[in-house]
Amino acid sequence: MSERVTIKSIARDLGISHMTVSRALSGHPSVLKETREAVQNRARELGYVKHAAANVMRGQTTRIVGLLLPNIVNEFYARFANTMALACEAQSLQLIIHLTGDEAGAERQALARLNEVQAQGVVMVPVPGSDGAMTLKPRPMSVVQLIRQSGADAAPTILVDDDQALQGAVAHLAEKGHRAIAYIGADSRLSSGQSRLASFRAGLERAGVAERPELLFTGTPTAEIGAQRMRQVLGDGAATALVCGGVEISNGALSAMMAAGVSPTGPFDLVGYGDPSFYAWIGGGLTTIGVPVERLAHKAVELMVAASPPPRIHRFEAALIVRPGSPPG
Amino acid sequence: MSERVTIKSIARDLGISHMTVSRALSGHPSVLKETREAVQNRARELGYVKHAAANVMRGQTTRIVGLLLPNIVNEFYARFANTMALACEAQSLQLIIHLTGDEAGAERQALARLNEVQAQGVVMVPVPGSDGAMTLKPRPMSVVQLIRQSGADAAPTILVDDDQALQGAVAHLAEKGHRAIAYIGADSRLSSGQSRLASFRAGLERAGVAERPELLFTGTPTAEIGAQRMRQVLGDGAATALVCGGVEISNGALSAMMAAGVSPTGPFDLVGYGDPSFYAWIGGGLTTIGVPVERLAHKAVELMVAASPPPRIHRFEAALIVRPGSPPG
DNA sequence: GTGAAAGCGCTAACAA
DNA sequence: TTGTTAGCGCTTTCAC
Repeated sequence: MSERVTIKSIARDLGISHMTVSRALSGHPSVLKETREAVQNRARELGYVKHAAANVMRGQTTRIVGLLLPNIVNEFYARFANTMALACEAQSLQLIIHLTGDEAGAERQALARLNEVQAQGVVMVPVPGSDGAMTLKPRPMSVVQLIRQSGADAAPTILVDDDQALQGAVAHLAEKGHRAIAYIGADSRLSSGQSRLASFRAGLERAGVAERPELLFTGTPTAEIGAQRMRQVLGDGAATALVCGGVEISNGALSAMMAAGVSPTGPFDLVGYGDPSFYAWIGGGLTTIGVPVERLAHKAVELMVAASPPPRIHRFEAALIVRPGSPPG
Repeated sequence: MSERVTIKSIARDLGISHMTVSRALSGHPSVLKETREAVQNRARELGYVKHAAANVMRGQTTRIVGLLLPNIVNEFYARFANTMALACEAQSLQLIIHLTGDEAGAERQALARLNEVQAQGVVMVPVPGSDGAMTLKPRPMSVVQLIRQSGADAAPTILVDDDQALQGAVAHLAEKGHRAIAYIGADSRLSSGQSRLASFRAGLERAGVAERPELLFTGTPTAEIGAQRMRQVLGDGAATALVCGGVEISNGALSAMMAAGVSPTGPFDLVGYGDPSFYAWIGGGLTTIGVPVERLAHKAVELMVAASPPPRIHRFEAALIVRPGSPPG
């Protein structure tokens, strides 16, 4: 265990002032070329690494940003994180990922920790029912909200505009002859829960399909809820098709169908939400609502690094992806 | 934009010494209860957040750890990251994720950045052909290598013991009558590339199936290579089954099959590597080599936070997961 | 071209 | 119980 290598230790080693070392290492012009080279060589030999904390203390901004997600297993979030990580890498930002599990306490703590390390900004999927970043009294961090809009918060927000896609999903199912179409989505604590349900109903009306209140399910947007409601729907057999209103719910519903041995593209038609790669491979291709994840991620980074982004809402349009499904047989 | 709230500003505000504030906030016993409460209240009102960098400067260790992955879209890595993030959260560690894209430059830079922020440790999937953490001359970080063993590095390493599973995969295919079994895996730059190929060949020999050198493919362990080789295999039609030797290759090979409209569970049998949830749903269930991701992740965190873990190799056994596939018909 | 001093926020050690 | 001092690693400012 050798001592930590600092500019002072290098200076001592070379018998010069630590300031000369500092200047030499940061490429300051007024340093004798030979001095500079001597310093740089010695630094390399000794394995000097700049102490980021020291710079932070001097008021310099960190190159750290945060990302708060419910989880990172769902391919939607995984792809978002992947794109964002690459975008950060490109800007030499370091990305700290906190998983909230959609739990308010975890969210609060994650924000606190990011504040402590003086993170430059944070992109977050707000936990349902939380006040979001409002809990950050002194907000040195710039906050970008993703997917969901939380409370009265005045942070820029990136939303998915899925109204047309959801209505299209209903129209698509109606065209295929379905008249008993179920829906599983987030409940009204989430702005997206409200709007998606509204879009679904609008779709029913536009398609001339009667609304069946007993086939409308809302709850917390988790895979478990998705699976549970789907089992219910399959169990009582009243519905012949189903539309999902969220990426977690979609995966949950799908897994419940597969577990029950029911094809999601068979006579019972499922329309998923989000477009993980494997949806294309399930039973001849699952029809789903595609979300432009990569574009969301780039916009998120762009907003986060912006000096002081106005608290605007940025919408990205989702699109219905119709797939053939099982060949009729 | 108000001034930054520090213990000194609170002290000024209350007309006391900043040390008293420090003690009050950190729960030091010898502070008058009323003083402490006054300080804590004021701190809360003002929105004080501790400055992590200041503590780091004083030699305190950061609560930051790093994770280096090729990507985070592959469900294997995503699940690893998810589990590790939760484990870190539980130990109030912050997790910085760097994606290397299996590129040496990115790896080097990521390690450098983690060093700069004084990360406590790092879990990394070494880039093929790199010297791994050897480039870290002064290693204040504890390093844990994952999945692959890199160079002559003396860091603890977590490996998957897939010998039996791979041999089992070949035996399984042989039992189904296959005599022309192809293999796609990583090349010999990777220790795992070598050992998996060896296991595959041992499996052939044990099953009494002749080895066909022209059906053995190795390359960089990416989805692209997997897809490309798979197209080749399907194109020339010499093989009737294929075993994958890596999670990326497996996904790539699968996507190429699906794109070609060939069922991976049909007459041509694919054995995958890794067990993302959807493998169970593809064509009646894809037979694959299951890896205990969650256990790997927990071990990784355990080793990383350990004082000075011996550079041991920790092996976790993979298991062949046989699935029915399409019903014969 | 080089050096000395000061200060970022915090706490250990000593002083009162 | 409370206060003062010093120093962690670094760069900006001013002197030489």
